This record gives sequence, C-alpha cells and structure tokens, in this order.
Amino acid sequence: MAITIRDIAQHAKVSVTTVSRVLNDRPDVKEATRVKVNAAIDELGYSPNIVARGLVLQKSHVIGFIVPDITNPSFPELARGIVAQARGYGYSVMFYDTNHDRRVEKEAIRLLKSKQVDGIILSFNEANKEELERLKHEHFPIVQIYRKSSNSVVSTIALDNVKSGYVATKYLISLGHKRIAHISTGEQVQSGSERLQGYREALSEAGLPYEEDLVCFGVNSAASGKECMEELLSLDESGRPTAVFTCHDIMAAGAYDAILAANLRIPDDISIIGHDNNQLSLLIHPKLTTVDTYKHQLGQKGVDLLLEQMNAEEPTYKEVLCETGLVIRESTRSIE
Amino acid sequence: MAITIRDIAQHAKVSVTTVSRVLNDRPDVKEATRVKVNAAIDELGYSPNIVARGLVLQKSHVIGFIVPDITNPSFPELARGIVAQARGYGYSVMFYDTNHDRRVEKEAIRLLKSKQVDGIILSFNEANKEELERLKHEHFPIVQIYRKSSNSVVSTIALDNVKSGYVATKYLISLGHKRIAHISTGEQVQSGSERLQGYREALSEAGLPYEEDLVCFGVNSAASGKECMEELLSLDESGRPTAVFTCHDIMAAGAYDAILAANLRIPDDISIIGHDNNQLSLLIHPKLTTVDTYKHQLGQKGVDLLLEQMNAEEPTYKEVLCETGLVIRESTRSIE
DNA sequence: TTGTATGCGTTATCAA
DNA sequence: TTGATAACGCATACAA
Repeated sequence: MAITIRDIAQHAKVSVTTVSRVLNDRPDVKEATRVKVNAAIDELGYSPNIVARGLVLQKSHVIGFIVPDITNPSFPELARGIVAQARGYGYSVMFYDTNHDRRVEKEAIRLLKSKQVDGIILSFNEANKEELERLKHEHFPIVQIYRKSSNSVVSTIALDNVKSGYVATKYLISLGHKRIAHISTGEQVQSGSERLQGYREALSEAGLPYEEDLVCFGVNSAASGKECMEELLSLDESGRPTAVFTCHDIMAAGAYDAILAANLRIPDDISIIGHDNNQLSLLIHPKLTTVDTYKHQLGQKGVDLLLEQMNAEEPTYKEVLCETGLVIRESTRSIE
Repeated sequence: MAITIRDIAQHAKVSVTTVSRVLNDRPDVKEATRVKVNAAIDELGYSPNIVARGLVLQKSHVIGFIVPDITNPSFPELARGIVAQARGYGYSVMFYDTNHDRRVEKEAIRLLKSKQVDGIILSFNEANKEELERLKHEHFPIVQIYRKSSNSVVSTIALDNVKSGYVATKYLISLGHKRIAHISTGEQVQSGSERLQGYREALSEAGLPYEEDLVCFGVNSAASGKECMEELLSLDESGRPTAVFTCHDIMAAGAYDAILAANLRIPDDISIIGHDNNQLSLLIHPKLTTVDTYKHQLGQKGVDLLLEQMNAEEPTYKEVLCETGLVIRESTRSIE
C-alpha cells in the first residue's frame, strides 16, 4: 500500500514515464532499464493503482451485475458464468442484490455509474422501464438477462421459452401420453406465458385438444405447485392427466408432495417433467426429468454481448435467444 | 457521462471548490449559491465520479468478496447478507468466484487490491495461508468466513459447529433415540470434525456409548450420503440406528434415497436430522428437520467485523462464533 | 463566503 | 530511448 509509481521511479533512478512504459509493456524502452525497473517493482512489492489508471483512461474495467435475489436458484450459476467470462476479458464485477426493491434497483444503477463501471448486466423482475430508457438514451452499455417484459428497450439475452415448453410437452407426447396437464405461472409472467405457448403448440401439432381443465395457474413455489397438482388430482378418474409439465422444478417438487399424499407413484401413475434443471431436481425422489437452461453459458453470452456494446462505435441493439436442453431422468415413463 | 464538476461550476458561474462544497454538504456556502449550484446539477444531470473522489480521499468505499463457488448453497444467502449490510454503510461489493482454484484466489486478491478495495471478505476452502499471512502483514483489512483451518491468521467469523452438532444430537436423544448414527464429512474437514465432536459430547453427556459402527464418513454430496446410509442399513436389525444426524442437508437427501430404496419410512422407521437449512430441506419429502446457520446474519456480521477493522487505528484480530438454531420439521419423531 | 493552487496515481503528449 | 509536463475528476489548505 501507499507505494506508487513514483517510489519505484526514484528507486530505479528513472522517470515515472519510463516506469509506466515498462508497466504497460511498451517496446520503446531499453532492455537494461526494463530489467532495472522490474527489479525495483519486485523489491518494493509494487502493484499499480488500477483506479488511477482508469481515471486517465476513462475505463474502469469493471462491470456491474444486478439481480433481484441471488438466492433464487436461477442466479448463482448465472453469476458464475458472468464472473468467469468477465475475468477472462480482464474485467471485475461489482455485484448488487436488490431484494426485488425497485428503489434499490434504481439506487444500484446510479451507484454503479458513479463508480464508473463500463457497463451493466441486469435482471429485473419487472423491468424498471424508465431507468432502462434513460440508460439507453445515454448510450450506456447495458444487457438485460431473462427479460420479463416483451417490449424491452435494451439489448437482451433470454431463453427460448416457447421452444423449451414445446420440447418438454413433445417429449411427454412421444412417451404416449394423451392427457397432459400443465402447471404454469400464467400469462402475466413472461416465461410462464411463453412456455404455455410452447405447450399449446406441441399439443396442437400432435392433434391433441387444449383442455382448460388441464392447465393450472400458480406462482413459482413448492406450495403453489402442490395446490395446482391437488386440483388436477381432484379431476375424476377419466379426466385425470397421466403426465404433467410444470413451469419450474420447484413447482414440480410441490407436485410430488401432492401426488405422494394421494398415494400415487411417480412415474408409475403419473409422469412429471419440470423446467430449469435446478440442483434440486437431482435430489428429489425420483430424480426429475427437466429442461436445462444452461445458465452458466447464459452468463458468458451476456458478458460477450455487453462487451460487444462497449466496444461498438455506434450503439447496438440485439436480442439473443438461448437454446435449452431436455434432461431425461426418472420421473417420466412411456405408457404405450 | 463526461459531465464533470467543472461543467457545473461554469454553468453556475462559481468555482469548482464551491461546487465541491455543496456536493459534500459543507456549511460554509451561502444559501443562494447552494440553490444555484443545485439547479445546475439537476439541469445537467450531473452525478459525481466517486472513483476520482476515492483517489484523493484514499478510500474507494468498495469491499471485495471472494468465494470458491457461489452455486454452493452456503453462499448465496451469505452474499445477500453481505451486499445488504455493505449497502447500508455506503459500500459496494466487488465479487469473485474462484471455482476452487488457488491460482484464481491469489489473482482475485491481487486484482481487488489493485482496484483499491478497502477490505476483503473471503471464504476459501483451503485457506490460502501464505496470501493471508501477507495481507495480515500489510495490515490489510480482511475477514475470513467459514474458515476451514483452525489456526487461522486473520479475523474470522464462523459457526459454532461443535454446539450445533451437540444440539442436533441432543434433540434426537430427547426424542428417546438410543442408537443414533452420524454421517460425517470427517476429521479433515473443519465443520465435519467439529460437528462430530458435538455429536460425541451429546452422546457422552447422555451416557450413550460412542460406536464406530454408527459413524460413517463421506463427502458433502447426495451420492455420498446415500452410500453412507446404505452402509448403516446393512447393519443387522439389532445394530441398526433409529436415528441419523447428517453433517449436511444434501447428505440427508441422499440418505432419504437409501432409506426409501430399502422400503423403510421416514420418520416412522428412522429419524433424520440434517444441517444447514438449505432450501432443499423444505422441498424433500418429508420435510427435513435440520439446523439453521443464519447465513444472512453471518454475512452482516462479516461486514461489521470488516468495517471495524477498517476503522481501527491499530490492526485488530477477532474470532466471532455464530449461534445456530434447531428447525424441527417432519423427518424426526419420538420413539418413546 | 468564495476562489486559487496543489495533489491523489496514473497515462499521454511532446520535446529532448 | 528517455523525461518534463499536463491531464483525468475531485477535495482541501490556504489566501482573499
């Protein structure tokens, strides 16, 4: 600490300019002086003040990352992907958890900009529209992950939820199921509405009817998943589904509860497919068939997209849709 | 962006010093000028460059946070606690996930210091001893959370694992269990060895023998928990435990698998108590009795401890031990 | 009550 | 190949 470029300049008997040159690997410095300077650096244990450097270079090599709730299982893996990818490009990441509070979101953005981050990756629940508009207007580099409003105003990286809903449902169809229920988070939630759409497309393609009785709306929690499943189980024998696609693994875990409580077996009596490939999905019994969202990769691509923006002359705008992948485990079975 | 204190000085027709004064709420400025300056600030949409301020004040108001793996369920909640508490004190947090790589740990420390963080909270698996020694030597403020080596060289905040092992075991004893097994992560892991010690103390206090057959060593994974449980179930009828204390919830989830596979029921045939109060513990069936580690609070206290160090004249050294709390759910029953 | 000048640690410009 | 100097955006000692 407290030891600066000036100290090592004195110690090596050269100017600060020269020290700066060897620090930045400039070619225009004699080998002998380079050695001398490096010796001084080692001897005094100097490490450059990147903040001061950023001041003159107008670049902090820090990006901001804002999430509503890091304990939500969608985020830790995403965070890893972001941190790892950023590190690869020489960037650090400043992290905010807003606890779903819009005021905190706004404050986080303000603070991050005050701290001169070069760009921000964020994932708001309800996109804080005015804030995003302002940032866009300023051409401030920003990427939204898992956007929740379809008419987003900034560059976005999201899941292809329609496709994943389609794939999950289609898999159940391929196993011979005809009465396939869906536990959804509803039309108001972007992922919910998109996965529902995929579900409908798969049914329709297979010539199966869309039955309102078989679609249940709840929120992303085990309790809600359980309630929905109970409702589905209350249908009379002939109307009861043989398979269920739940919008999230956590809701599937709740559905498990309801099914076990009804003395039914998974997948013998009923097949379940979840979505997200939470750690949880491997720990519940039977292991849950689900759809992986490759969150780590999502984070990496988010950083790539952000850097692309930061390096672009003209402000760019892009929407990237990421693939998902079926993970077949033990909670689904063929009924042919 | 690009709009500085100088711009608003010109706009308000005062000196930068005066602007700086109103920015920092100094009393020695006439009300009229204050109004004038604030008007200019609003009009131009100025926000101060905190990095530049930090350069002169020698304080960044940023703390570093390093974890080996944020997807490990111990960390997200801890991270929330840290970010929230830091925010309360006006600090931002720069975050690194090292993926258990010691080289990355070292690089993260170096980078964070280069970026002038005011202190670092870290949680290494194998404490990177030399690094910590160096930091301590430099009087660089640092706090280690969940330390894993008992002879730590820096301030530390950790769980009272001996006590939580004791409390968990004692609870099983209070339910009337006499043959209580323990699935442990072993003597080599700090938390494992401490919880094992608590287990032994509780047995000994109750006059129950310590039986090597009933203690199984594995690692913190569901698969390992399952293997250990299978081993315990292979004991002959009379030697089989009626209750098991597992070192982690995830291992308990694995134990569930083994028990169900053996056509036994929880808690009817065997009681299980876990440790950590993972989200998982509420989602498996039956809901797991466990020990909460109050990770959010742990994060908050970590920040408090760090700030205490940062503000101290003399370098301080402290070890804080945090309480844990029994959470009674459905996986344990009385057998009297 | 306000302004001038200097410095925080670094890089860039220009001249030597 | 090297060095003196200005600048990045801000705060502060000192003078006015």
